[in-house]
Amino acid sequence: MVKRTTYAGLVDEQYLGQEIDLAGWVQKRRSLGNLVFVDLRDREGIVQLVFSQEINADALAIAETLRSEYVISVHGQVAARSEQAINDNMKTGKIEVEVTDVEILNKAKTTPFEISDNITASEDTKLKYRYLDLRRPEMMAGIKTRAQIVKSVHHFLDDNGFIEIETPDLTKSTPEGARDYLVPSRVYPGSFYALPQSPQLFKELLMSSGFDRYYQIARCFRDEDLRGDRQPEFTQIDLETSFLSAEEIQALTEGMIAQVMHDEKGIDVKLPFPRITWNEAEARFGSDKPDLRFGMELQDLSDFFKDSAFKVFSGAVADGGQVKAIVAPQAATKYSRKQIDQIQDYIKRFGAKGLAWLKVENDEVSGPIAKFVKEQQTELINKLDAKNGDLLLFVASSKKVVADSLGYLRNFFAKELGLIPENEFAFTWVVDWPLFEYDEGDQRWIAAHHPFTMPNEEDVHLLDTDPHAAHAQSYDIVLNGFELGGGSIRIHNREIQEKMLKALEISPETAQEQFGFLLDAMDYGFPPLGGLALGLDRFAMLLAGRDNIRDVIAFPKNSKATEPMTAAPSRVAQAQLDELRLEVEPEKPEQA
RNA sequence: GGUUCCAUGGUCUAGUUGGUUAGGACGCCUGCCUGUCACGCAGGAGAUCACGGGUUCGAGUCCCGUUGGGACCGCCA
Repeated sequence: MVKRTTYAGLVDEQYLGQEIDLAGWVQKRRSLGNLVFVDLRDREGIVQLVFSQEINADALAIAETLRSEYVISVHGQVAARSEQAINDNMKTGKIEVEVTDVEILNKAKTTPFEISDNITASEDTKLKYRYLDLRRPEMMAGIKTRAQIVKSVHHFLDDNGFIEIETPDLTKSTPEGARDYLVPSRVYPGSFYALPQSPQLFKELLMSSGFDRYYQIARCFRDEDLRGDRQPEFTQIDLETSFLSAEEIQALTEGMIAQVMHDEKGIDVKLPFPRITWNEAEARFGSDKPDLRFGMELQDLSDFFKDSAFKVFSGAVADGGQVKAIVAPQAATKYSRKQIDQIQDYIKRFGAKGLAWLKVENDEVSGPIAKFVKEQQTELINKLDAKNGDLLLFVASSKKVVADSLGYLRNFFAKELGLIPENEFAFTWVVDWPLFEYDEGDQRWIAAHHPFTMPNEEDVHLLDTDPHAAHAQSYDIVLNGFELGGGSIRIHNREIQEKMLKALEISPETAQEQFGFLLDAMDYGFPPLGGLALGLDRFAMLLAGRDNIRDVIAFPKNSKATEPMTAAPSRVAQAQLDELRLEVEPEKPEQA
């Protein structure tokens, strides 16, 4: 049995003179001949071990054979380091452990990459040896941050009367929303369970049962392509309440976030968080998840340019579009024409035809479109509050294209110009969303949030006349430009729900087939309800200061949705397929 | 589904107009070293240049394809 007094990373001056036992991994051996230093690492940090002839010759002999990542246990005495030997870069740098007894618990081959925070191994290699990658302190820190968030959330929600309830992972496929992960049923060949995209319907039913306040740290599954902030399986802090208004749910959420920020970061955030409407977010920031850590807001110049000789501008306005601009401070000399052309090419993917720009120098504008604005240049500079040295960027197009393009450029230049303050957490609510949005691909209207979202009270009548103009009682919580979570007041009235489904062109038969159980529940005393789900992975990522949610998930998938370590997904035995009565088609030959 | 970039010892990478003994750093191994902490010094091992084909007298380098990976767009109620 391995004895252990404390963690290596926790040994400090209070242990001075004491004999202690430690266990962990060899981070580094530094041999000076008959004096050997070993950095011992465990989950809490690193402490320096000393081996010498004077301390113990047997231990010294073993120390000479130690290699990186060997697992060892040691017994020794905590000693103060001499003045010159103190290492201020280490938490445990004032002391060291004079080892009298060491045991090698296991040896280690040379690892594929160094267990260190400043490594450069490829993502692929690191994922293949995930268990080694997780040994690195910064990786361990991300996972710990996540655990701390969960702990605070449990604590807060329990204090506020929430009941934790699990909902099924094997459930029913629904046609709306993301692609489902399907699980074949052995008992009913040809039938499939779906893994939940979220526990949405179940938590509403729990409100029908009268649990009043539910929560769950819920795993969700969506079979869509991955991104840095998207994994096929992810975790939501999912909650639902009865009899509360949107404002009350938001206040609860703020309290929960404040608790997390206090516990994990030691930051007392200012409540309430600002609220901006969806319209305002799109207009001012070109985004439904605006990063409020910096300014550089979009400025509307449609009126200013509606009679401009520059037809690209005046034409866009005449066609019902907009001309908007952002001011990139002191960027005029930092970008060549070629670089701006590259940026222009990039925003073409949002549908922008081009990017117009001007440089402000000596209170005058210069650049390709300068001749069109010369007469109005002073007025323009004043209107945009631009300074000498600023770069003005204009996009003229439809409202959506202008918002998408300039919203992207706003983030791009803020990052490039270093305008984003570090260690700042800017939360905001985005409220008053449209109830529907148009799906260009499928050529139909879909629910902007989900089909169970309650319209604004004053918009309920629009469901009969002009449903697509209605706005919703839904709200997103945004942190530093990331959608952290979202929720809504749900429809609890069958009539309104049926109108909603009709507006979505879901037939009563389909509706009954897909979620008849929810509609039926509405007939049996369904309470007013609403809730919210918060992305745990993104929250942990942002609090841990990482830029990929993989870093706060112990065993994530790579960007191709596979897991290099276990090599999942994989083929299965024919017998397994036979049992499920499944047949896999051979790959189709390429179409000529 | 689309666009784009990448692939060279264990790791990260250099490699020119096509001719190199394929170079470096870290890591690894051996030896020396009693105050190191990015230890130092001396020596050493380690490469199917992702895979397949083509052009060429000659390919790490050029061309085509395949595979694997990264980023972005679509997608993600």
